Amino acid sequence: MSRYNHREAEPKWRDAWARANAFRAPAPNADGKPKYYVLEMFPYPSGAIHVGHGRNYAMGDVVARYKRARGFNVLHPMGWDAFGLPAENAALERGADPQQWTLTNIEVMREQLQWLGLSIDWEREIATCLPDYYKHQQAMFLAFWEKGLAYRKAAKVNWDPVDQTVLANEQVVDGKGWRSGAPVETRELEQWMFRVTAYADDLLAALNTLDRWPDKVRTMQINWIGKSAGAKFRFEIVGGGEIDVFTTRPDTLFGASFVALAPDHPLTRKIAESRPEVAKFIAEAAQLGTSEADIEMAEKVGIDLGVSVKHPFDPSWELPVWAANFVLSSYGSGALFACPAHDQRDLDFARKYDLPVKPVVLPPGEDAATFAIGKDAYTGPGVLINSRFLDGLSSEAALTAAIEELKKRGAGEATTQYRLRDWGVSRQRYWGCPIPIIHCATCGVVGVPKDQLPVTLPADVKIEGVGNPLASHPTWKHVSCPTCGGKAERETDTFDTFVDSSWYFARFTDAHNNDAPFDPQIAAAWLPVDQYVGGIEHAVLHLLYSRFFTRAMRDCGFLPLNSGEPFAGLFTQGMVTHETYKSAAGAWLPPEEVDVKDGAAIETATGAPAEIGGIEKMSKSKKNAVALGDFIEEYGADVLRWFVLSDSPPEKDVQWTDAGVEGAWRFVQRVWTAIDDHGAPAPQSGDAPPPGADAGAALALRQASHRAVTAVTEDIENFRFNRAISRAYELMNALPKSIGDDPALLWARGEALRLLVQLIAPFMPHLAEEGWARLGLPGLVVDAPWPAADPGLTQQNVVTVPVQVNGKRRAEIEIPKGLAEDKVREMALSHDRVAPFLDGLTIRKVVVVTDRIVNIVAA
RNA sequence: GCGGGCGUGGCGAAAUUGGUAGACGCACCGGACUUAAAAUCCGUUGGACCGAAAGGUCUGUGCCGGUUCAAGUCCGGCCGCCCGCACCA
Repeated sequence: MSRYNHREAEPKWRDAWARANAFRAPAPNADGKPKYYVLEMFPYPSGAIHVGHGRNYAMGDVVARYKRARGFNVLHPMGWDAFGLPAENAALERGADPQQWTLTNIEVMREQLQWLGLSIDWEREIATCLPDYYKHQQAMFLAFWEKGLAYRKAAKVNWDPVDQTVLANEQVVDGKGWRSGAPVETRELEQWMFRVTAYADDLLAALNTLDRWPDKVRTMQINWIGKSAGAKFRFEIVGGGEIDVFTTRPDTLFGASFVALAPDHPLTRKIAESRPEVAKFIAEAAQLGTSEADIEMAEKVGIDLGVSVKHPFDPSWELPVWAANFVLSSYGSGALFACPAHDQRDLDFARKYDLPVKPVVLPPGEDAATFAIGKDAYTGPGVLINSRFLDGLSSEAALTAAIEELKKRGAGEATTQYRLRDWGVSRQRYWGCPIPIIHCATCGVVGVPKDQLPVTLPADVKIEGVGNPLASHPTWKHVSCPTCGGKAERETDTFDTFVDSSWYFARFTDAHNNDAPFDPQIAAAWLPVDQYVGGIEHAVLHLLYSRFFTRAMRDCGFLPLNSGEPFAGLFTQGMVTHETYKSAAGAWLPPEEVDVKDGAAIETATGAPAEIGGIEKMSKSKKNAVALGDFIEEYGADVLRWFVLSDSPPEKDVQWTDAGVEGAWRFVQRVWTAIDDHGAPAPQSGDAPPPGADAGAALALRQASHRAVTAVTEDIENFRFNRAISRAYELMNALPKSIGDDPALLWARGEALRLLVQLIAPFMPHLAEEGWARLGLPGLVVDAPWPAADPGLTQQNVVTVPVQVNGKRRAEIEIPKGLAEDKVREMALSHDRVAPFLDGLTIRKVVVVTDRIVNIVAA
């Protein structure tokens, strides 16, 4: 008897796959095989890889290996999201060169990822920080610019004071920078923007077509895009000028009480020039935080600006104009008309400043004579009152009529407003893709000509943590204007790294194309990605930007992909979590320096007591990550892959525990021992079973094996890896302990082991190959087609049916499948365990559900 | 506040979508092997009760109610937890 040695077996089989070029994806649609593109969100090369990362890739790899066995031409690539702040931080902290630091990390991480035995086509590896990747990005940007999908404007931006750069709206979380956690400030800067809003409607509507995306993610995108239908119209200012407003409730226009402007609305600012108290108000409003708590606590305050506007339906009716801190300059036109009776926020404000509250919508069942607004605004539908020509109309009809009237008077029109805003992509950073633009005093903003791309980063920069190293570089930015030849300066901003990751999935389809981002036909043949796997944290950011990018690439002629959808199927996986530990002094302790016994922890080295903290996502900062390399050395990649996919459903977090790992380890050994003990070649697929295999224990085992095939197949198809794994345990448990000298049973066990090996192969590919070879089967399991269950063996011809009396189970009967109802009824009623419960009762009804259950209702 | 999800043994979880609740794993306990331990293998394990045992009875999926022959699953109302968005006019 031998023991399974992963240290020998795992590298051996990885070599075998490499020699066989097993994972090389040929041209799409080659060999007449349908294509299948599996992709896991590519990693940032931080340098450290821990077991938590493994789960994401293990899931994708199960799908890739399974689809491959099912006869698909599978594309499963890997690359590096290699630009970003940590490289600059490393430069700052220990003088590392960002490029060297990044490339070294990639080397280390690639090797570690390869230890996992992933079925990756490494020939397609890309790194976004290399010019042969980003030069195409620069070319695409220029095409977007030409098409009007990229533009430059002075915009108020979210400024992260710690990272010293601009953040996109999507990167501001609770008013804080998503990475630094610092409160975001507002600054006005010249910015490059991507016109995401050009596709707002399509980005929203097409979500309906993404039926293999989690509803949660679609909902988040719907909310983020935030479509509201309504009207925009103008108020004429008494004494000249206009104020534009957007409203979803034009039906309540006769309930208007005042107009409110954002503190930084142009008119507010203009008035502030002559009125210091308004200027003071603006300054105070600007100080207000934007975090959840701040908004919750902040009182609604305003100031009367001392101007009036004319009501659009009655020029003789004047409304006061206020500036109010709850009006957002970034939504609509930064101004609104307030109808306190039917909007809670307007009501609070009106009560505070004693402004009129006039109800114009009568709720059903209320009397117009007595209806009044107290502390709560009425926001529901009803019948219009106090509204002149709208009186008596339903809210719905009044809305249409009000818009008609606005149109007729030339004051406004129906419109759709989106919460979604354009994507600001300029970052004041060194380690990013340079924006290929030259600023010339004479010619203005000029694109770098295509034949001069790429614009590469200078290697000799000083990174000091203040400002943009590109801007302070002595020579890099000084160039001559490509148009007039005069003195000019390069744009020193670089792209948000989310730009890099918005098209990498397309680059993988044609990763070595030097002339274009990718061949349009090849990319369109592989795309969309059939199965994308990644974290829920990208539900809005990366996934929305990528959807924008594929549309922009399509409309600029790069990618003939009609739908514009990059990812047909999306799966958002849960994290791997682990207990955290702290020393008495409060420092985080890595798990390998802590011993836990009976719920108490001590530091291994010193024996000092340690504190057991919360269960958190594995991370460097909390030191609760289990290093991948150490783990694989001790247990092997298969144990890791098996463990992270077992027990918890893949969309949920899984907690890393040593005990759980032991369970996976034990299973590996059990499988190996069973195969090793078998000691005979296994029958191949299609071999005829020997006589006697159609009865008794041999038949039972064959049925168990084939049912396992059906079940595991279904589970993998439906992303239920934890259940697929439990099926493997069941099959393992079904193997007979001893088979005596029964040749039929020997044959059935060989078949069971062969099928077991095939079923676990997507999860534990190394062990599967080792078992395949030990069972004397030809070739590699990785090249074997997925097993098909014999329907004759998966069909049950005898079923066990429970018999209930008044809903309580009293007996079981074994019946041939599909037995006629009256026969079943007879058997149930005459069952000797059922009769006592019917004693003295009258049978009212007997419910027979074929092959399922019998329920006798008696009283 | 708005939107979405969830609540099942000591723990992670299953449950053919209305049909035997707790598959499978972990942990625990008992047993075998061993001088002993580790490893391995076998077995028990939702709770309460009856029984010497075989076995049996009752009860049980956050709480209250409803629909149904039948509810973890459907409906109504609570309670609790998690996630997303949030002064969006």
